[in-house]
Amino acid sequence: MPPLRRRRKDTRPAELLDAALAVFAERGFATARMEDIAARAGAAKGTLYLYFPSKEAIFEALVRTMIVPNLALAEAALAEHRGPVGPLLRRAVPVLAALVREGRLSVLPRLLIGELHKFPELARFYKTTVVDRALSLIAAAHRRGVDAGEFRPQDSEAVARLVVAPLLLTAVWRAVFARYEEEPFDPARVLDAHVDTLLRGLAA
Amino acid sequence: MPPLRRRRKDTRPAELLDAALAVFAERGFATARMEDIAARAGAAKGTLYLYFPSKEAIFEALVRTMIVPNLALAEAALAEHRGPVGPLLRRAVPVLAALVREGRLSVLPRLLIGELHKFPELARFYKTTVVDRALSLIAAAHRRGVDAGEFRPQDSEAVARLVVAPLLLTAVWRAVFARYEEEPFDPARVLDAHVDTLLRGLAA
Amino acid sequence: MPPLRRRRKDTRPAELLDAALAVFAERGFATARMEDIAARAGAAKGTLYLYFPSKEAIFEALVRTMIVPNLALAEAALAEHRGPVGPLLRRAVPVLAALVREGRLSVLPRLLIGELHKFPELARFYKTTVVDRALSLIAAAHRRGVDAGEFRPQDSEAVARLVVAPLLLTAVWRAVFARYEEEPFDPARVLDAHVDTLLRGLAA
Amino acid sequence: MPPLRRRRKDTRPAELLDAALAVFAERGFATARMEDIAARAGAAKGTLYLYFPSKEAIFEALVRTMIVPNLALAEAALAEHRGPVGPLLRRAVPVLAALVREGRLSVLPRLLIGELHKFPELARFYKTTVVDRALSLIAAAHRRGVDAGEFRPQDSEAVARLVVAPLLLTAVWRAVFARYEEEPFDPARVLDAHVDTLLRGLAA
DNA sequence: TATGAATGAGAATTCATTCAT
DNA sequence: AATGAATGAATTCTCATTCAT
Repeated sequence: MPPLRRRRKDTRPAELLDAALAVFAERGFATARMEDIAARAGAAKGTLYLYFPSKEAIFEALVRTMIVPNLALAEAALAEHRGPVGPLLRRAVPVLAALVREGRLSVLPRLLIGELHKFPELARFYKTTVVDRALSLIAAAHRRGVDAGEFRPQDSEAVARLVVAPLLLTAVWRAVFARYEEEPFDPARVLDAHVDTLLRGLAA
Repeated sequence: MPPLRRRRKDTRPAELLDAALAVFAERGFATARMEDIAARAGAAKGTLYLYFPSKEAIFEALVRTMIVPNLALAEAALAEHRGPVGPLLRRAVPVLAALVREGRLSVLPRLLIGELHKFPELARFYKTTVVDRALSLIAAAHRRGVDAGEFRPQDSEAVARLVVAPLLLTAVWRAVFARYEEEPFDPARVLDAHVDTLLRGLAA
Repeated sequence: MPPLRRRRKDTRPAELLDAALAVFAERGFATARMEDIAARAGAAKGTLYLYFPSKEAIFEALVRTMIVPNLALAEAALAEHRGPVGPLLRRAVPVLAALVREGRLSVLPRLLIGELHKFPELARFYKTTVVDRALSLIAAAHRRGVDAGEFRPQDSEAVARLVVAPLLLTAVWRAVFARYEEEPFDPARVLDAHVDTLLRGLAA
Repeated sequence: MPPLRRRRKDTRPAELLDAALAVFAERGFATARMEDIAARAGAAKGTLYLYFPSKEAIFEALVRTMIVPNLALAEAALAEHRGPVGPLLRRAVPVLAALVREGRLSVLPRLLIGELHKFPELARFYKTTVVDRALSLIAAAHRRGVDAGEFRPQDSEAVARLVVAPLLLTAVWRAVFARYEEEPFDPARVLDAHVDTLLRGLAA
């Protein structure tokens, strides 16, 4: 009894991308088979091509869809915020820790690091639209802190990278090594130490 | 003067691994073709198989060969070191910056992050032999600093990860985004800010 | 004023065949896509299958529909004709030249030559119904001319093929090479020379 | 017991083209499967790609290889010839008849007519290198005959096409309809009638 | 009747690996 | 030891056909 052919033109693309993310996460872009993606989405091979012209296009759509929205949220949060930046950062920790622990998107860094070099267009897009934007956001926050006397003057753009680095490390760890740990190392430990150390290190 | 066969036999594996690193760096593991590796080493396809039983084996040999030696150096340096740890770290910065800038090995993180998940054996080996060992080394150094009153007490294992994180970020940046920058962002800026901020953040 | 459904139903098959001829002419049978045919007819893919059970069936219908009528006209014209055959042939030239130049049907020879071998049934039908019939018609005319002393005695069946050959050549030329000509070669030149030469060659 | 892997880099391409001609003749370009071509040449699928980068390339190589040599022979023959052209033409008949009857190359016209429109480059090449050249050759011969008083003055380029037309018709007939004939129509009948009629038609 | 989303068999192409030389 | 021609499993992508709406 084959599952009924249903018309779902509207929901399909998202379902397919979900499946694609899962399969890419498991096997990497090159090793992932279109058939697997389709199967995981409960569709047939050909259906994929109804919505995306190629495997590359799926990867692109995935990246373009999955991230930008989240970033907008963060941008809005910072724009609204008044007062010292430190507490804001401190409050972000449990959210980020949960994000990394829970999964789904936490495979993206590995995927991007591993595959982006084959997609120059996409890499440029991602750099401009996500990475640069996120770094600017953080640098701006740091500068605000400096101006307010909360932080000592420092190279804000470099600092922005410092803020982000442990998050990257944690996501990568989870994606690459976590499964081989006897007793899993809680990402929160790193993030706590991070905020703690960083705020002291940046303080005026 | 044709290269003597005798001398060739000894150096061949290393030459092949060099070529493999270059090709893997350029195209990733899955996309790299044995023929390319052979060609880059000035050998024929069949020759590869005289030294390595499979493409996977080349990747493994690459990882196993390229890193452990460097790590041993670092371990020795720390073992010999006496006195406060901070200056040691500070002195390491230009070396590391040069390492990242120069290339060669700086593609390895990207390669490992992207491909290690397909080599569980190797991932375990790498985690145990390189990553855990490096982190322990740094954690031990931190602990030494704490004991000496140089640093305030903190979760040393988490701190070890903080120490490493910006290096990872920098290597990844270089491998993934650097080519799309209008004016390249000097890794030294991050590393300087890192040491500066970290030492303050850790200080007693 | 949306086209009435009732009227539509009757004209649809012909519209679809028209579209099919155009697409087959452009891309050949194997390369033509059902979707293209449908699109060119302003219909949806599924609609094609309401009228024709398969792509093959469309090709068959096309061949069966497009030619036989024209042949009947020629047959009638000859049957009615009295007197010497030469002038009749001479009068046919401009008509044929126009037919070739104008297009539409002039792609059929190419299509048939290229694809008929995959349709044995259809090939047999076409041979019997069109080709043999046309050749017999011409052979009969020649025989009539011989009997009337207009032509010298000759193998009439072979002569029939000679009559037709330059038409075939012209149609093929138009379909295959014409688009690469700097200054197009006027088919009428061949047909004029043909009639001129042929009538002398056949004359008693 | 699989046939031994032998090294035959030099003979392989020709063998593969032979096989390709056979398979294209049987099934047409689009329907021919690479696997069939390989199998008919006693090779594996991959071997084809060692010598030709694509199916298209095989077709091209086939056309470029198979014809030009033969044409050169004809050109040479005419260049050497002295005296009236008629007898030369008459002597060519049995050769051409044999060529058509025997096969091999006689499928090429069908193939070319059916598929050339998908290969504009190749079509142009073929037109220039083979067709135009052959037609010029014949036109020149006709002109020579006119100058010598052997033929009456006529549009030589049109005449060239008349000379060729029955050959084309015969080849096409053989490739498309011959298999459906109860009693095969001997191509020689057409060619005999052709030379006979044509020479009278052209005569001064 | 008409639609077009869904299907999946089928074909081209790639490339790690083998092995005769 | 070295070579590179040969192999064929594996994968992407196409498109005729089906069928729920």
